Amino acid sequence: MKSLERNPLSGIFDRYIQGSSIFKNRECLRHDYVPEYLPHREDQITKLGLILAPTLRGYRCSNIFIYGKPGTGKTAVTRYVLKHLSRKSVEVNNPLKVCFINCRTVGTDYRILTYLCDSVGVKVPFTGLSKGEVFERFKNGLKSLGAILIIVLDELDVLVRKHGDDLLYRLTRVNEESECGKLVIIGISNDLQFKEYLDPRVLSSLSEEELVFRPYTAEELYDILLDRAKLAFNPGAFDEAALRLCAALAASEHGDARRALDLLRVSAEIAEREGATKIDENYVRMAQMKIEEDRVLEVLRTLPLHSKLVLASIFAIKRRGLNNRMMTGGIYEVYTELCSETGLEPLTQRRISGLIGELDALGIINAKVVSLGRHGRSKKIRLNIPMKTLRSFLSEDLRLNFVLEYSPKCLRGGQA
DNA sequence: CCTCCACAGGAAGCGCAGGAGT
DNA sequence: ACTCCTGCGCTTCCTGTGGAGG
Repeated sequence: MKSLERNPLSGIFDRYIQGSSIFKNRECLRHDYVPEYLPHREDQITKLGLILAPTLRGYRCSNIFIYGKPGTGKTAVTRYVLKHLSRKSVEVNNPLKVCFINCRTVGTDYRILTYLCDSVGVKVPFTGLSKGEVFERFKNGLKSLGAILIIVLDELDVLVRKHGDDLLYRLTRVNEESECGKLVIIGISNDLQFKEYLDPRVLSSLSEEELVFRPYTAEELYDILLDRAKLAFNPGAFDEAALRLCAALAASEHGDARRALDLLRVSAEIAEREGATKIDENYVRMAQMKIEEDRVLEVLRTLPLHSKLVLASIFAIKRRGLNNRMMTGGIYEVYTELCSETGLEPLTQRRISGLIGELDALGIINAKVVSLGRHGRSKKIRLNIPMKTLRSFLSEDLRLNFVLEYSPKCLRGGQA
């Protein structure tokens, strides 16, 4: 009995089951949630609606190319318009099909083709057929479908950069080849320069119509957050100042609505975990730090091993306060020692110099070339992320966590 | 004023992995 | 199964350089 009461989980679960004092509906803050109303995107919604409207009478409309920075509502607006369009098409009994594909998650030409086949009711094996064969089956499926198919290719720039515009070229030509098939392509891209990668024929066909999404201002972000907050939280669980801060922080980062919603969601989660009943500015600041730390940790985790060792060396030097050793040479010395400690073959100093440059470009460190006269030229290194973050990163890596307590021989007896 | 340190950073080339074409 | 090609990570070799100390 006693052990049951002491169970550390029981309190957490009980509180959860009793219901949150903050959240009413968490789903409303997710990225893929499409609300009933999208503030400050009326223009884009109207334009997209006008372009797509002919499909309701069975006519093919122009292909559309949509671009804008991340979190500017491209995907949300597209989903919103297509949702209403599909509904209407059922009403007027002029069915159309929609196939929504995110090129980042779907990844390859072949897998996109299987999705397309699926949407016209053709089953294809997930492997074994040539791309050409699958494409033929898709065209036949489209022909026998007899309806308009709207394909949305989200994050199209990712696909083209990885696999070229071959598939896109063939898709844009479907309408010219077969009279029966009616295909509308909506391409969405985060990257404005991506157009330069495209074959001019593909580009002209794809961007028969273009839609640009500019970043949201802080005011607009606030309106978006307010709408969502009313849906997601219980009355009185948030105040205006907290929302304004979320909006301002996200606006300073190219007006990213996704970022603003993340901030709000994480603030709420922290507040809830701390047993608070209201989200205030403090929680927003904590959320910003948490998001930033998570982002940095994610970058650190994906670094190549030797870059991690360089960072571990920087950690070891900084921990001992030996700022005068924070140069390429000093770091290289510690690095080679850590290598022999781990049983690794060290890379050359030239290469490490390059890796330091890469860490600088990533913003993890700050490397500045300085001249020390008689003592030559070198790069002065400054750590650009909190020591705490670096420490927790090192502690989770089994090969590197010994560095936390390690005192390099080459630094011993060294003056501060 | 000149020297010379301790690197920076460019150029070339090597071995390897993965993809495309046959 | 094979060749060829390309990109990547790395090494080797190299020339260039700002300024403290002679």
